[in-house]
Amino acid sequence: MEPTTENEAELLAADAIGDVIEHWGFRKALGRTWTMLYLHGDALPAAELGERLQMSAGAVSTTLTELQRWGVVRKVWIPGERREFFEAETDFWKMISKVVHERERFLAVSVRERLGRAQAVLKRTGSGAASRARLERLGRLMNFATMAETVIESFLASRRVDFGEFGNLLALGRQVTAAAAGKGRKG
Amino acid sequence: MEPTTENEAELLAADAIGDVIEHWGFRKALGRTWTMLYLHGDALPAAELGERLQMSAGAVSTTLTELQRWGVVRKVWIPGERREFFEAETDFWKMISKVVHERERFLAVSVRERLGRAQAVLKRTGSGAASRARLERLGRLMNFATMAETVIESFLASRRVDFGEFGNLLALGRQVTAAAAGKGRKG
DNA sequence: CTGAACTTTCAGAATCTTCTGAACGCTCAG
DNA sequence: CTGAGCGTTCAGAAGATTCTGAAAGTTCAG
Repeated sequence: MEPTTENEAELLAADAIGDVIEHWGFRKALGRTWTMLYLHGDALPAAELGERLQMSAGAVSTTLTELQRWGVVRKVWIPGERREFFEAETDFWKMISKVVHERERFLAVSVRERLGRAQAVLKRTGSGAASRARLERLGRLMNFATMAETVIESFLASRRVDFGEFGNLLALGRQVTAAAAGKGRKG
Repeated sequence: MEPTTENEAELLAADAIGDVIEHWGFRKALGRTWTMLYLHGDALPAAELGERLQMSAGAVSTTLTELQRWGVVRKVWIPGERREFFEAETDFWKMISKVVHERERFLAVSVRERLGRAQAVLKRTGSGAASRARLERLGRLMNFATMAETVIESFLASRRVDFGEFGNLLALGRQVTAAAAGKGRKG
C-alpha cells in the first residue's frame, strides 16, 4: 500500500488515541491498533496492520492478542481467506466497563488486604494519643479507598443497566458533531 | 530510629497506596511518600522520610518537589529548626480534583487538536461511501472523547465533598446528558 | 504427507524510566 | 567570613518495558 493521505489521517488519529491509552496506563500500541481497526471499519489482516502502523509482525501479534484479551478486538473469519482478520469492538461503553472492571478488581483486593493488615498491626501495638490518631487516619484512608471502589463499581453498573439511555446520548452526540462540524454530510 | 512495628505498619500502607498511585500512572514513590506523611500526621524532614521509606536523598528531594507541584504536600516552617519539614494535604477531594484536572487538561487539548486535523484531512481528500463511513466513525470517536472529558469535568465540578453518599451516579449521568444536550442546542 | 501461507513465541536489542550518590549551592550561627 | 547542616541537581547505574526479527508452530490445500 502506498502512503495515502487517508492513511496519514488515520495515523494522526491512531497516534492521538494511542497517547490517551498510554496516559491511562496501557501500551500505546494497543490504542493505535484499536483505532486503526475502528476507523477502517472492515476487518484487517495482521500483516496490513503492521504495514499501516509500522509495527513488526511480533508486535502486531502480541498487541492483537492483548486487545482480544481485553475484549475490544475480535477475530473474524472471512470465507475463502487463509489469513485471519481482526475487527474493532465499536461499543465504547462495553469496552470501557470491561476494561475498567478487570483493571481495578485485582488491585482493589490487594490494597484492601494490605491496609487491613496495617490496621491490625497498629491496633495490636499502638498506645497513646499519637497512635490513636494514626489509626484514625488509616481508617479514613481505608474509607476513602472503599468509597472510590464503590464509585467506580456504581458507575460501571449504572451504565451497564442504563445502556439504552447511553445509546441515545451517543446518537445525540453524533447529531451534535454533525451540526457543529459543518453541514457537509447531509447538505 | 530503630525499626518499630509501627513503622512496619506504615510501610505496609504506604506500599499499598504506592501501588494504587503507580496504577494510575504516577511514580510509586509519590504515593509512598504522601502516605507516610499522611499517616504520620506531624510534618517530617526530608532525611527522616528517606530513612523510613528507604529512599536516597536525591529520590526524596525530587519526589517531594513533584508532590508539591501537584499541591498534595506542603513545606512547613518550624521555628528554631534548621531543616525544612513536609506535611501531607489531608483533603482527599482537594487532591483528587487538582490532580485529575491538571493531568487531563493538556492531553485533552492535544487530542482534540489532532483528531480535528485528521478530520480535516479526510474531509479534503475523501470521496465515496467508504470515506464517508470513515469520517462518521472518526466523528463518533471525537464525540466520545468530548463526552469523556465532560464526564470528568462534571465529576470535578460536582464537588461532592460528602463522600458518605456515593449511590447517586445516575445524577451524574443526567448532568452529562444535560451538558451534551446543551452543547448540541447551541451548535 | 508436504509445502506454502500465516501466526506466535521469545531471546536479545533498544529505549524509557527511575534511582543512587556525590558534588554543588544555599542559609544561618557564630 | 567561615564552616556546618541541609537540600538540590545531575551523570551514570540499574531496572523495567517494549520492540524486532527470526525460528518454531499451526493450518490447510493439494
